[in-house]
Amino acid sequence: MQDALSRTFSALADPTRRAILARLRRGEATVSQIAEPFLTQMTLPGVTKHLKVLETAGLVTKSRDAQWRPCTLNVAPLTDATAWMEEYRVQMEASLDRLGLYLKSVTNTTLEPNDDDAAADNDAQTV
Amino acid sequence: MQDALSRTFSALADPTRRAILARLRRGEATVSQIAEPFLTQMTLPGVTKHLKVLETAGLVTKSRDAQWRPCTLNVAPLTDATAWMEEYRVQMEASLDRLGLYLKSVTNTTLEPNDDDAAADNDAQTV
DNA sequence: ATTATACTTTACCAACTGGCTAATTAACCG
DNA sequence: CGGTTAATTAGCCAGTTGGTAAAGTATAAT
Repeated sequence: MQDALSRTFSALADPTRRAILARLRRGEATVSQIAEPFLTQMTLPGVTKHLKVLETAGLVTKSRDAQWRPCTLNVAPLTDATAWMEEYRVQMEASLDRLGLYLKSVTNTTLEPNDDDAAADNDAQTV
Repeated sequence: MQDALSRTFSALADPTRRAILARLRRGEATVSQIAEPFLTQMTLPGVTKHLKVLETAGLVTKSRDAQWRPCTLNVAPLTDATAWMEEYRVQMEASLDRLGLYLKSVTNTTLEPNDDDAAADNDAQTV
């Protein structure tokens, strides 16, 4: 199909799949346990399909226990994705610096962890 | 369409688009300048489409200068993606620890930056 | 043997993606 | 004005994605 990194990013590009990963972060779970919170919006085969995508991306490993399929999280592909992002870290920090300068110029406040003014404007698109 | 994070990951899930971002990391470039390295494998409208995806994901900003469209990198969406990944940092570190222990048990060697044995096995899928 | 549980597979569908060619828009140059 | 350069738009197409319902498989329980 495509390269591993593309498969990883592609697998992460869906809120349901990210929610499945978040669930598995709390520990192993069977397919039905994973599916349960989604069954109001989606059928079981739908969840199975999402799991398949995560599986082929190497993010989830499925094992067998009688008729159950316990799934576990496998973060190895995430380290590659993180490494890719890391290349842009310098620019991201510069971007955050610009945010800090901007906020300082607008609110006359520095960026402190629990500064409400800063937090409120944190999701501004461009700085 | 979908949420911002999904749009970001989706935009990153293509090697051509990642290459475009890498190009823009070196500085502003017009559409034809960006397209040039890809024209052996793809036409100009193809590149335009990829740029559109990056633009709607907020990763690229296009401005106007006569008939040229200078594009710049915008890393803001990457900080959100990085923040999402950060949630899995603990598991990633544990995974790397397991890699270290495994390598130690197999090669009787610790993980050193320039250890050839360790580097050669670094891309092993599961540890 | 039958039934129930857990899950997958198949077949179908609409929508999206990624590519193309050809046509169009917009700006500059002489 | 007419031509050239830069880029986008339109229309087409094949393949993928994300969902469904219905049928199938495998294991356990009675």
